[in-house]
Amino acid sequence: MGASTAWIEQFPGLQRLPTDPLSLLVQNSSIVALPSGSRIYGPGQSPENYLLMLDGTVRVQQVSEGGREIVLYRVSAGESCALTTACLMGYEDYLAEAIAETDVRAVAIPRATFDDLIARSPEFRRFVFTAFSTRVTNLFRIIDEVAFSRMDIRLAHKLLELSGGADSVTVTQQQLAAELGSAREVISRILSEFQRRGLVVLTRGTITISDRLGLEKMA
Amino acid sequence: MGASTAWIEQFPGLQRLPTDPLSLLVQNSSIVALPSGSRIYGPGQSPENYLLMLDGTVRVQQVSEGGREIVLYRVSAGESCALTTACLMGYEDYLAEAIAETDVRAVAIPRATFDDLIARSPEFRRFVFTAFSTRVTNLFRIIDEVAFSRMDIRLAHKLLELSGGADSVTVTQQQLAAELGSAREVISRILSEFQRRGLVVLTRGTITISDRLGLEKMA
DNA sequence: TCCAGATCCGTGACATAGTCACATACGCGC
DNA sequence: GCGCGTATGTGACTATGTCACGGATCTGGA
Repeated sequence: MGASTAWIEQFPGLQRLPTDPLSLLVQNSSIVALPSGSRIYGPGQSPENYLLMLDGTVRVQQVSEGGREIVLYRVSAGESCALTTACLMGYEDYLAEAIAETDVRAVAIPRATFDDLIARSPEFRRFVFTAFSTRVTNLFRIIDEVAFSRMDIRLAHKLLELSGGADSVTVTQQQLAAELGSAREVISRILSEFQRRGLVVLTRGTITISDRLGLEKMA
Repeated sequence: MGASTAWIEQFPGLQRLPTDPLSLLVQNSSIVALPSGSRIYGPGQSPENYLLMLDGTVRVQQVSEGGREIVLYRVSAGESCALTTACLMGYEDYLAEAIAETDVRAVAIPRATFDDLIARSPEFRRFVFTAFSTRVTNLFRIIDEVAFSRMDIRLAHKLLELSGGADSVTVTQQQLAAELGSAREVISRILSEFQRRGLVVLTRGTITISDRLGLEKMA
């Protein structure tokens, strides 16, 4: 059980908590650390804590029988794991899995405390539900893209997203395929075409964006 | 504002509500009726009520720019509209739209009352969150199917689901395409192949299942 | 340094799915 | 029975996914 409230500052939605629920939160939660690569939740595991991410990122993805993968969303510092929330709240199990992409630190709030906070604090409700709503909205977008969008457009999007403004992205084509729920060969061909058109330069393990404007126009 | 509590019996999860939140719920909610075909929510409309379905079914779907559609889920009698819930709770707008497939009666609970109930009643929380969890789980399944499943398998599934045990389904191929987020021509070809294999018999506007076992084996 | 294994990438051949354009068939109202 | 609107069938082409390779690049020792 932690006593420091310093981490609260990373969560704007929690700043306005009155002292009563705030102390409840601080007293009953603990800070956990997980190494990069650990599996935080997976099929059949019922999550026992509501997590607030302090550091690092967690990737939530689904894996098909055939071994193909698709990334559903990421949870970064300052966010909460809404999928966990869903399952905590509904007391159901996961279908997807959550993997730490980096070393991770998070605040873990046990079920009972979570429920208590929901009951007592309108601010906490709002914080949780807003996060939830954002995730669901995002799931809708993913369904829309997977069902109706061309792969080259989606790939262009993803490259721009992953680059975050930098001029090169360190990622394998296999990883890109997993991001988009596609196959490596497909990504390879589309990237080759991008390169032919002068949009990117390909090297083993990294993609350099040589015409950001062109990529953006496509997306 | 209704006073009758009779409708409560349609919702097993609400039966154990203590009298305090129960009377709050009954006093502040109203029963609404909507004709078949009405659009209950759509992009840009912020829902103002949490709905509990008494009669009929509502289809929640997404429409792409190109006009293609995909059904996300249905809300039937005895269930609540979780998408509405998400947006109510998070105070965000819809991306998808909800259409009454039949005449519909529902209990409408205003935002403020909803929030109040969440705060006061562990049973109500559990009811809402369980419903929510079920929907999210289903969205995951849809993403998995759209991204990784063969269309013939999905179509076989859908036919069995829509038949509900009956030996024929009244649905156009265009409607089936919208269910699955595919194109009519694709559905037409797969159904022709099903017919060639003796699984179904096709007539204008209806599909008769002639080999249910065969369909199930495929799915 | 050089080799061996692991990983990453490219590609041809084919299967499945979506798009476009049009033809045809069916059912209902007159 | 005749139109007319809707539903369905089909060919040709493009886009995406699968399978089976082979070649390229990296990395860690011998």
